[in-house]
Amino acid sequence: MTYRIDRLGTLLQDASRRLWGRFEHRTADYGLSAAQWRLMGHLLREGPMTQIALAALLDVEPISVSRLTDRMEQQGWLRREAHPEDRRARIVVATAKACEVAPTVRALVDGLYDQALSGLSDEERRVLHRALLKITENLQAAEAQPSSSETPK
Amino acid sequence: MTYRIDRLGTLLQDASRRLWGRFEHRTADYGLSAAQWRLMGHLLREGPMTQIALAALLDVEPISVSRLTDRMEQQGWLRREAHPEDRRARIVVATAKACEVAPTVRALVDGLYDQALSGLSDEERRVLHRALLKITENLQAAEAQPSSSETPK
DNA sequence: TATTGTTATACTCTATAACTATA
DNA sequence: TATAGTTATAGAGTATAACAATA
Repeated sequence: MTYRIDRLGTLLQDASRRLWGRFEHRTADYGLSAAQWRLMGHLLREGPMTQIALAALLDVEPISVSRLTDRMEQQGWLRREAHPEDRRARIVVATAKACEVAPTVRALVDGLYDQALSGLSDEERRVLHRALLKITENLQAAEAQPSSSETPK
Repeated sequence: MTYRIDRLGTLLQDASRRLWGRFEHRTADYGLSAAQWRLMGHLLREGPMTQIALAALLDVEPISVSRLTDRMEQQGWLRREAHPEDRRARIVVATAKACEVAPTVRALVDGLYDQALSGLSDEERRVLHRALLKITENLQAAEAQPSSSETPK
């Protein structure tokens, strides 16, 4: 374990920003931002759910989901329906408009991933995949259990 | 090349956000944001340079550098000095305050990277490093030469 | 004419705090 | 008391457009 990746933070951010930048550039015609697509992706993948559930998946505060869904609902990408059992809660549902566009966007994303990963072998891709999951997992654990150099409340 | 990483965008963003989030959490006492540290990192690494040069390194618009350096200068992290040859331009220089804190922050970053990469072998780290560089490179090339599915001006 | 950097303005995303309605 | 969601407000980051000063 002597190999420390220099500027890991910059590398990760650059790759992420460029990928999302390309995505946003290509999907500009649809009128959804990257953050909104990210929410929509979870919604299409997991099905209708409450805003609290969405906030957990997106790892943001509920108020942020409130803001995102506000605009998306206005533009007809989703609806907020009453929860059948809990009158406080609302179920967020993707509209037909979203479901129609989804396959096109998914194909676009697939093409973008191919482009991004061009020149990397299957084995390298597997390692990359595993490494990214591991990093997130490690940092998640670090958040749950702060190190001694930090000051837990 | 049959292995396509599912949700590559989400994986990259999650890893990046968590890493920068941890970084910001640990450096909160210094009063610089993640974006400001990113700028400072380039400045310390490459030495004094114009705002245009910084904008190119950070891959943002000059106006964004203007905003960042405004606040950083007010807080005493850098100075904007006159360019000796070009009176339009200004050279951005890190102050002693920044240079003093730098080693501490660098050590903190190294520790954070160790934490993030924990459980990954040297070989896996090398592959990760190469893969991240390759992704950025691929997407950079894509920006320079848009695909047929896009509409170049 | 082109470049460096700014001001004015605006947008998105995100968050804290205080609140309503409901559980 | 706790939870789902909101309003009010604010901040960071980024951007376009118009402009100034200089090359």
